[in-house]
Formats: sequence, structure tokens, C-alpha cells
Amino acid sequence: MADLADLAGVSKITVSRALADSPLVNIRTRTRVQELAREHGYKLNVSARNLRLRRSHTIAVIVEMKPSSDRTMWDPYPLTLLGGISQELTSAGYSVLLTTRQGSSAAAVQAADGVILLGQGVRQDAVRLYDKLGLPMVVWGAKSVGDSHVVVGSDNRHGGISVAERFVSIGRRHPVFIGNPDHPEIAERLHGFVDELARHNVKPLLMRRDEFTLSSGVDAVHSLSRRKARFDSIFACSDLLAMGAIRALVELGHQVPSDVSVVGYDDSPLGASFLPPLSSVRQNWQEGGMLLARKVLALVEGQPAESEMLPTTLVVRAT
Amino acid sequence: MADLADLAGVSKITVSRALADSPLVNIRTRTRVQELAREHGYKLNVSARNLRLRRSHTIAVIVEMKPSSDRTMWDPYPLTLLGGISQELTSAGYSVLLTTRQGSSAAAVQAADGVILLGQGVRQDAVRLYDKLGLPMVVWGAKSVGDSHVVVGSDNRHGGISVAERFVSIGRRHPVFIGNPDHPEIAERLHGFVDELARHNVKPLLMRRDEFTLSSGVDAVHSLSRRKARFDSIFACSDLLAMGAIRALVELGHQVPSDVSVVGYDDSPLGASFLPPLSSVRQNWQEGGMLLARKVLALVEGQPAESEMLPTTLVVRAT
DNA sequence: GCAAACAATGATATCGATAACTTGATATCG
DNA sequence: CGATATCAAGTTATCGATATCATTGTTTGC
Repeated sequence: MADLADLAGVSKITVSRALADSPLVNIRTRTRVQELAREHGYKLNVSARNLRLRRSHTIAVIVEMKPSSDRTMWDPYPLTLLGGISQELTSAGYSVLLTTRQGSSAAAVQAADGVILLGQGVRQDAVRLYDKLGLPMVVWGAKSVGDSHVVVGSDNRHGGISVAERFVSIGRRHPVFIGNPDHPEIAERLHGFVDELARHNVKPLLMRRDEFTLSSGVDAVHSLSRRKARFDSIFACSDLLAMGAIRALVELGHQVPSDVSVVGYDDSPLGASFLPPLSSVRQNWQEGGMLLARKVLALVEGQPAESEMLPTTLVVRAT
Repeated sequence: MADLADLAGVSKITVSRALADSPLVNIRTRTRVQELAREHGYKLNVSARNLRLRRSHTIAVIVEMKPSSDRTMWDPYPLTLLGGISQELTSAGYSVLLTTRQGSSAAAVQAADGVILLGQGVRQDAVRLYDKLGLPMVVWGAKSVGDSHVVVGSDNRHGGISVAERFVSIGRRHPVFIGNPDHPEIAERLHGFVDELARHNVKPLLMRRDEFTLSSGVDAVHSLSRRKARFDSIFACSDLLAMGAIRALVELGHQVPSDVSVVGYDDSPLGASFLPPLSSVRQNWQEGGMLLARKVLALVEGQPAESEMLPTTLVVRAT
């Protein structure tokens, strides 16, 4: 920057101001400096700027990304959220520091101005871990009472309710829930589902399955059939589970949806083009990501931010 | 750090050295300082360190992430690569700056020590754009002659060859290729496929399809059938395309694999649990990500790095 | 017993930008 | 016409760490 200053015949500070497009600098000097900078391929040193401003203009996004067959690997979920986040942050001049929850890369995270946590972890453990950093933090997931941090998520409870309403309205009396209620989000879905059914004196069967995979869905239905359970509808906590369930039902000679109704969750493109096209609860991830980003930015700039739940809608297709 | 120095009764520089575990500092002072730092929750200022060291310990990873129905959104592809990259980088003390190719977030990228580019762009445009930054760069994709930068990818040509060999060996004479050869990687697959078939005097039919979606696969087969093309085998450039193709074939009354053999690409978990289980060309993304990371790091540290292609294997299942 | 080697620590300058304050020149007003 | 605003640019200090060179005491070797 000093070199540029010499070239332009002004002082460093004027260059700094000119490049920041500050009105403190005469418009002619300003453009002259900017052009010189472009010609000579001048690149601002971001570290120096960060040091002086005590801001890194960076938000750490922490993703649970296990190299397993768990959902995070190949559901649209994380990427779509990330897309929304990244879109909103870059347009605000921030960048995304991607961190996976494995080694303690805390050193890097603490340089960020704020934290977005995708997935609370099975028992809020992730939340507690990163809360210690003392940075503005926004979490994607379910809101539980007494949370100190801001939570953005979709209205899982309402998702569960809407499926229950649907099942009741088409006369189903023996519903099954497939999923892992250790995840706070899933627990919410289950509660909504159970509560709404209870209003109609229906009690669902809980098939606990930890994985969100297709084969896990297949397995759940086989297990139901083995123990001769009576059921006429299935609410699965992901589209993959639902697709697995349908496959198993078909194999066992059941008709979908005449014998058994099935509803999935996430409304993934894959589910929509499944045969038969899957009914599913839709949540808007893109929007969710953008909201997450806006909330952290608000916190970073010292403004208040409230937790918020995005609406969910039941998309009824052929199952 | 100055405060810590006062607390410990030493100078700043000794604290700095102690925290870096430098042998220049007496082992007792060193541990004393480290303990004080822990007690008082001291956090190193990363920006200051970066400024002084002229290193950000950050690698920019640039992903093409369009909010469309394009493959990148819900194939396992980017996330698995990212997983490998992130794993390798964090364990080397680097962090990942995630950038999507949309707004020119060049300001942030230029702070990185190196760049990993996922996807060359349809006509190498992305490569050229980021080459200008003058940073060490490694690209995931296909190697074309005269590339100045390091390319890591899987051996797409061999992938194509292995499918051709398979088709020939089971007596197929009328193969179809479905995909978009504008992507350099896809072009390689096509060339390998065509060349190997040519050695047996077989000429495949090219069904150009730009999208990598399931419905695109359905559509390709419908189109083949409409124009009454004669074919007995299909090589689709992604598992989704292959699954779409199979669905269309079944709808049209063809038997898979007795009438028509189908092979996909990527060996995704989804394909493996498809009905019938999909034959597919496997490439190891996790490994690819790690390799990308290792190569940039080598470049960043001034060591040479060569382009490298990972092996692919044809996994024959039921199609 | 004294020079040389070594170990432990410190003083200072530096990385590259920007905030806060200051200076000088010109414009505006009663 | 002098006092004050306004504008444009410059001076200096600062963000928090670390490299370089300097200093002090201690040990070793002949």
C-alpha cells in the first residue's frame, strides 16, 4: 500500500480510504488510486486488515460430517443449507470457514466473528462445546426450553401434526413412526405426531431406527412384519427411510397406498421421482440457510436476534 | 499476550515461544506459561499471527453449487470430496475457506494460502478465472494436455474402458452412452468407452443429456424408444441417470439385464440399494479429497506436485 | 583461570492496514 | 474582513503476534 501511495503521490492513508471508496477522498484522487491499484494488480492484505479491525469477516460453519452411511453424507440437507448460508454471507461481504466436527480445529474457529452450527448433536453436546468460545452462535435444529443461544429450524412439531392429521382424515387407525428420537428435531416430529393422534384416541407404534438409510427403512418394515404388528400407515423421518419402507412393503405383498399409507420427510427430489412418487413433509432449506446467516450477522453486529421456526408443509403425492 | 507475560513475570516473546513449545525456552517456564494460558482462557489472535507469518493457514475450496436440480446438489460427490479435503487439511493445521462460484468473493479467496477447485467448469472457465490469483492451485477433474496446474481426478478414461470391456465380454453389440461430454471428465469416459469398443468394431450411440438427474435418464430412454433405436446396453454417466434409464426400460417392458444391460457411474449407496442393485463404476472420493489436500499443501510449502489420477473399478451387480 | 560455547531471556523492529487526531487550504457568512 | 465551516490530505499510534539480534549468566575445555 505504501508503494501505491508513492506511485499516486499521496499518503498511505489516502490510498486506504480511496480503496474503501470513502467520501473523505476527492473523487478524482479516488478513482486515480483505484485505477493504479488495478493496473499494478494490488491485493489488499486481509490479515492486516482483520488485525486492525478486530474482525475477520468470517463465519465458522460447523457441520457434522461423518464418513459413514449416515444421512449427512448424501441427503440434500447439508449442501442446501450451506448453499443458502453461503449465498447470504458472501453477499454481505463475509466468508464461510467450513469446519467438520472431528479434530478440535478450535484454533481456526475462534478466529471467526460468529458460529453457525448445523446439527445440535445427539444430546446437545456440540452446542455446549462451541458455546464456550463465547462467539455469537446460531444453531440449526430444534428449540428446547432454556436454550441460551439462537435456534433456527423448521417447525418439526407442526410437520408431525400435519402427518397425523392426514392419517386420521383418511381413516388410518394404526400408524407407525420410524426414526431416531434422540435427535431433538426428530423428537419434535414424534411429539407433534403423537399429540395430534392422541386427540383422536390413536396411539402410534414407535419403530426406533438410528440410521436414516434406505436399508434401515427396509429393515424396520421387515421387523414389523416379523412380529406380526398391525399397521396401516407409516410416518418415516426421512425420504430414504420411507422409500426403504415402501420397498419392503411391496416385497411383502402390501399395496401402497391402499393397504398402507407412507409419508416421508424432507421432500427430496429423489422422493418426488420415486415410484410411486412419495408423499413427504417439505422444509425449505435454502431459506433456512439464509435465515441462519442473517441471524448470526445480526448478532455479530450487536443487534438482537430471536429464534425462529420455518413453516413446513405436507406434500401429498401417491403414497 | 502482554498480560500473560506480566502474570508469568517474563517477556511477551518468551510467552510466544512457550506457547509454540519452542525448545529455546526452559521446560519449566514453558509449562508454567502454558498452564497460566489455560487457566486464564488465553486465546491466540489468529489475524496477528497470520499477518506476521504471512500465512493464513487456510485453503480456499471453490465449489460449483448452483441452486438448481443439477447433480452437485444432491449427489454424494461434493460432500465426500469435501470430507476428505477437510479431514486432511485440519490434521495438518489448516482450515477450509468454502467459496461458491457466484459473487466474486475474490477478496476472501486471495487471503488463502492455496486454492482447491472442485469442478473445472464446463469449458475450463473456472480454472482460468482462479489461475489469475497466482496462488498454488489444485483442480479436481480431468487432465487435459497443456494444463499448467495440478489436476487430481479419477481415471475416467479407464472407467469408460472397463464398461466397454464388460459390454463386449457379455456379447453386447449396440451400446448407448448417456451424458454430457462438455464436462471434461465425462468426455474422458466417453473416449475410453468409444476407443475400447472400436477395437471390437462396435460403435456406440451417444445420447447427449445435460442434466444428471433421474428424470433426465427416463427421458433419454423414452427418446431412444421413440426413434426406434436398436440398443442392448446403456452406459450412463451417473447412478441417477442409470436409475432413471432402468425405470423407463421397465415401463417400456424391457427386462434388465437380460434385454438391456445398464451400468452407472459413482457407485453411490443409493444405486447399490436400488432394485435391481445397480452395476456402477466406483471412484474413491474420500481418497481423492485427501489427495487434493496433500497436493496443495505440498505446493504451498514450495515442494513440487504432480497431477495424479485415481484408479476406478467396475462393480458388477445385477444390471 | 580465561576464552569459548551454550542456555535462557529480552529489546526492538516489523508484518500491512486503519482510526483518531491534526493540518492546511478554500468557501461561506454576518 | 475576520471568524468559522467545509474539504482534502497527512501524522502518528495501534491492532497482536514473531524474527532478528543482543544480552546475561553458566558451563566447558585446555
